Amino acid sequence: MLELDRIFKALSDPARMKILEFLRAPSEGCCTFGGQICACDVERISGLSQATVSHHMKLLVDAGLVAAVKRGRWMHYTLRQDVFSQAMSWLATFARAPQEHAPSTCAPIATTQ
Amino acid sequence: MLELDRIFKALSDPARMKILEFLRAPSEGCCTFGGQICACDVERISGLSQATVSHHMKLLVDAGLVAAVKRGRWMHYTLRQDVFSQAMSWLATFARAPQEHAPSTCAPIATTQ
DNA sequence: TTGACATATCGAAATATATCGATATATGTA
DNA sequence: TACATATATCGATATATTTCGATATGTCAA
Repeated sequence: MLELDRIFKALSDPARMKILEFLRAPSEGCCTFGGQICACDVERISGLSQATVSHHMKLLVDAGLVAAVKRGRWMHYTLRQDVFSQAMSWLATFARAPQEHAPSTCAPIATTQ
Repeated sequence: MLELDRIFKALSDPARMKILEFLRAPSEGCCTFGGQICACDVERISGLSQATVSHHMKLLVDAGLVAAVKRGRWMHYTLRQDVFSQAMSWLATFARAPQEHAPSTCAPIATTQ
């Protein structure tokens, strides 16, 4: 089981969100390999330097959101759907109707309200 | 429509995740008001200073994840389920089966593979 | 083996974040 | 009004993050 911490951390940057959206729906003419996206394309669409892209991809892979395969000189990335599902499951517990509570007990010690 | 950016940013801190989980399922003896949680309880369960809790709650409210109501001297918080659902919807587009791609076109300009 | 190229790592700078103590603000109570 | 209390804001510090240029590493091709 992965740490949700790291998953949400990885999701919390605009550049990485953009990268993920690109991996989900790469544009035409990309250097793909069976649906897997090359790092060079991520670099191109993000407008970030090669070093920065490498850094972001590492965070995404470490968080488990992206799988990386090296083919010769090229890295190819794919989304890990199951990990997105894990994050969704956690969020789902907040989206559901909350359990009921006692009407009120709001009376701090030694104070009346 | 809220910014997902800020939502995931707000979710990306362990202290805030703990606070959200507390708001979802407050322990017994809390200073609740109709299911709404008092800031003083958040302070107590998080072990953080009052100033720090105030800061975190502001981020959660700004992100839209939490609604705040002031009752006299007390702030009461509740989860905003719809906003959690929004975050889930975005994640759902990654959890679904990805569209198919052409088998491969991985051949960078002026290079063979 | 040598050179070209894709990616990773390093070091540094700028910015953001988490945290707290101190203080300000607002509100209820005596 | 004056005081106590709940929360917000300020200022400061420590740590983390984002970003890049420079350099290292690994791999293919000539």
